[in-house]
Amino acid sequence: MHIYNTKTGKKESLIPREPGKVTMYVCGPTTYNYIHLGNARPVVFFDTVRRYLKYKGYEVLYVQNFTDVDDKIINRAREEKDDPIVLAARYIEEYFRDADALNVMRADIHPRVSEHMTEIIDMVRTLVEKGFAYAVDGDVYYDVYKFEGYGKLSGRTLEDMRAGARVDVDERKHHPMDFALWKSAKPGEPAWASPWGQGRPGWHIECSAMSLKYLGTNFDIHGGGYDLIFPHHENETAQSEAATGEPFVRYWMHNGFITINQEKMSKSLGNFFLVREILEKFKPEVVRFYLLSTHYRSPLDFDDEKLTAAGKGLERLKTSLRLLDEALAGREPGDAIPDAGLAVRLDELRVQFETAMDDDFNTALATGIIFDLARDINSFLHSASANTPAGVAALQKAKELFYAFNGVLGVLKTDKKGKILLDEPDGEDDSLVEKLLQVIIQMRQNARKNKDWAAADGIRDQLKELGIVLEDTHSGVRWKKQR
RNA sequence: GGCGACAUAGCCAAGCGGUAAGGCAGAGGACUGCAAAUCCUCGAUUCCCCGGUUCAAAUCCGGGUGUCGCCUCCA
Repeated sequence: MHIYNTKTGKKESLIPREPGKVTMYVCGPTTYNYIHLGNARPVVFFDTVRRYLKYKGYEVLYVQNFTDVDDKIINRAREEKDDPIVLAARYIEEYFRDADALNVMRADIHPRVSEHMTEIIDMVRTLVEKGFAYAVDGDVYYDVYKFEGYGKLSGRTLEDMRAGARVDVDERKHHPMDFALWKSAKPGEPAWASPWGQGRPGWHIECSAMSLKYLGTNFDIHGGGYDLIFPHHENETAQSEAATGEPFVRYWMHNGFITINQEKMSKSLGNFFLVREILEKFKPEVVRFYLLSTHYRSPLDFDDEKLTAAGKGLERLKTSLRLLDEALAGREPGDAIPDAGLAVRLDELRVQFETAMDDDFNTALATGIIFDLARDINSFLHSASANTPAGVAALQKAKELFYAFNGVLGVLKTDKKGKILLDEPDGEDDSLVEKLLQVIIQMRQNARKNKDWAAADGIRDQLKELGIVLEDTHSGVRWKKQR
């Protein structure tokens, strides 16, 4: 499989550090608020990367950090008169609620900055000892000139950046681009003891220290949003390679940005949407499906119409699964050989899906292939073969393929037994609802038998207003919840 | 000022040198008491514009135009 590597600007074939095992680190959120849509894209996308790698048989070690020590957290805590660490911990819990809703699997390790001070301080000390960093008044800065190749990830030179610098230069720095590894604490700020006095880590050092601790040098995939290339990932590379003398990361992956109504979403512009705000209007599965319907390196625009259109498309996929379940209900394929016509198509579709995903995780193409699968299933259901043992066996195979695709993209949630949930559980007693509906449906069937269309349509219309859709078929009446 | 990305039907979106996936919307047909769902058929003679390379370009090169992003906290 091939991955677009930001470091080289090319797609490269994935050759893990250790055969059969992929190590990956993704920059997680700074937890000073609920996560927004922009945070959700990498979370969902890299979750999909991980799922696919596992699907391909790799053992995956996935690490995603939480930045729980940071200026923004301190500011927020001050506003809310709360303790920064407590506040950050609370938003970590909230993060999991949103991530769970989006069907994101937990990382193997979720390290927090506040729990890795020893590693961070050790790394800063190493950098100072090796001459890559210098301390000034309790702060420690990384000396970018000392690191040959600074700028190689983002493709810029120190000269370019000096020319374009728009920041006020701190006189104490050797070079304007020197960045803080350690910041001295002001009174009242959370602080940890260090050789340079009480203070806290700079932003970039945490990811270096934690990724190296859990994954070692030259680990496989490091991911994050496009905006992290510079300065965050550039600085991580500089720190890590200077400290260890080894290559830091093999493949850098960066997802594109999300815009809202064609406008960049940013914290400073204040036009960002929280994940839970979107979830008030759209099902989490629709949000996840939409996030994956565009290639991860392209920008993705959110607006209600687009989400609605995606929701309709997803509904079509779910309908196909419903029809499949209906056709398979109470039937055993036995040891019949699957209908060749469908079976051959199924094999083709699996190859196409894998080819799409192998090519830099082309989830957009992959979702298109699921629509092809849905059409093939629906179409086969119309054919006479559908009722034969061979047909049932082929449909069973189709269902397995559908489940396999869904297992990779993670769009539809499953219960403990792995069965895809087609309707959102809403806390009602489903068996009672089912029984009541059967009574109502029977009454309506009687009306239909008497050609009392007014009564029959009236029942159907009223149920629709309650969010229950009735569909009359040859074999009986089908009902489903809508919205 | 420096660096970079992208421009494909009404909308969204794949495509990475071999003759335009898929979804939404729309039109017609089948099925239906009517619907719904599903199936079938139809849509870009063409991929922002202009040159060039090639037997062959949406895909490569050069030049325009436009949009967006990074260089500052941000996924």
